[in-house]
Amino acid sequence: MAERAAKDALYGGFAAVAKALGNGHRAEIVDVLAQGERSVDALSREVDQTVANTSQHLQVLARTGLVRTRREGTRVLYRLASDDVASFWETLRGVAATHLAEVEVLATAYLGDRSEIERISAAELAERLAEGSVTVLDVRPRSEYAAAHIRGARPAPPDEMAAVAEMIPAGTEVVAYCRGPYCVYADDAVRLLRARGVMARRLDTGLPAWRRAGYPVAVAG
Amino acid sequence: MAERAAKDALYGGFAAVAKALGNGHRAEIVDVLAQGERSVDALSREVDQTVANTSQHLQVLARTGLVRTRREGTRVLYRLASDDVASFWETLRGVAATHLAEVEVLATAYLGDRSEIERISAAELAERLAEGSVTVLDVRPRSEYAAAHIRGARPAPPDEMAAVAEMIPAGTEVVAYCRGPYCVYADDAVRLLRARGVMARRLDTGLPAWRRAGYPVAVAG
DNA sequence: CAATAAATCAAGTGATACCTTGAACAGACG
DNA sequence: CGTCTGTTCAAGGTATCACTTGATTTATTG
Repeated sequence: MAERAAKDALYGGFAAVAKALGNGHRAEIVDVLAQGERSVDALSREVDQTVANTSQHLQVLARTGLVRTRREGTRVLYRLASDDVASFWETLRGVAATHLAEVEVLATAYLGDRSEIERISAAELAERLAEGSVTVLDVRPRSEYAAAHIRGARPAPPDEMAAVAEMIPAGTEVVAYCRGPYCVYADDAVRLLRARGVMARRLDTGLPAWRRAGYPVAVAG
Repeated sequence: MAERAAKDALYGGFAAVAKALGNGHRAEIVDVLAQGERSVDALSREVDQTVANTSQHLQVLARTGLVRTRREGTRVLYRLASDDVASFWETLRGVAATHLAEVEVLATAYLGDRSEIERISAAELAERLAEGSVTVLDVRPRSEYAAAHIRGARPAPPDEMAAVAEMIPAGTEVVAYCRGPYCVYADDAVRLLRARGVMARRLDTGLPAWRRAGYPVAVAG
């Protein structure tokens, strides 16, 4: 029946989008692009892939409409097509975390034991920030801090983290955040601060989710 | 670096979930299971696949934790592992619809021109229902109506639709709903009723989304 | 107009996915 | 205990995917 063929084609279309995220490297690319646009070359270094391979993965994503490009001089900048794509990626990550037991094992292998790292939700952090009762540290690279950060957060990139930690008085309440829930640096920061007796937690999401949820964001300085 | 291998493995884990939905037949299976649990055999007939193939697809879904099974006598009943999976599937479908131009073409090929079919959101329908100012028709098979339906809706399965349409006085406001946004029957019902001068619209989602959103559902009678 | 830098393309190879077929297994029931 | 029904398993062929390598295109710069 022709109707069956049309139905198969339609579901095949839906599946095409899933297939686009059905590769670890492409998933990582989307995760990076959720932070902001990147050139092919910058991306390829960030995901440890050859430029050619990265380019091909980006074209797969482009073909399914998940990313868009713009040219700037000699380089091509890729970005996510919309916030929906970032949400979708985070939904996928969440489903994987809650349904695929393997993910927890892999996360522990990558990030170490996280059982002692306390978390705080975006909603709670927003409240605390409004009260002024918390110090927020952005542990991403400076360039990303400059592009956008949680309003009121101070920069604490990995290589400066130790120095920043020195200056935090014991007794302060600190929240560290990063690109997302599986970013190492926020965990590291919490461990470092805890070891110094500071009451530190990590935001349970990352900047992209914070921004999309409509919480206050600042740029540059 | 070992860290890179661990990171790749973690992202590979996330991607595995996407890969599970990265096949048209599996996507359709998930869509059907969002309606309720099914035996392998029933599913295979519903998606027009051999039993062996359906079984294999189900095992792929089970391996990624998206579906669970329970045994009942000689048959094995599969169901979605949680409502999260249904939400995830709907998110995927939404992203595909808004980002992959091809999907609109395929949807039109399958469902026909939908530009004249008016839609109503779940929120608005809930309000109208509370006022009692609308007649709601469930155009799914009777067995699904029996399992769960929008509270106040009356059954109008495809083969009885014509008869039901006869009994609807012109001037009534009608809303038809179905399994989801890409279900033919709701569209057909709206076309039929409109042709008879009835003010008919379709719910823009389906019963699973309605239920998950917390709107009132009734069972059986 | 070279020369350079960034990205894409094209071709080839090894691995994985999908579907088919036929056999094997597990409960239910006479 | 056989028989039936529903499900899973195993093996095979074909197609698609992922990655590599080296050539090619596009825009910038001396």
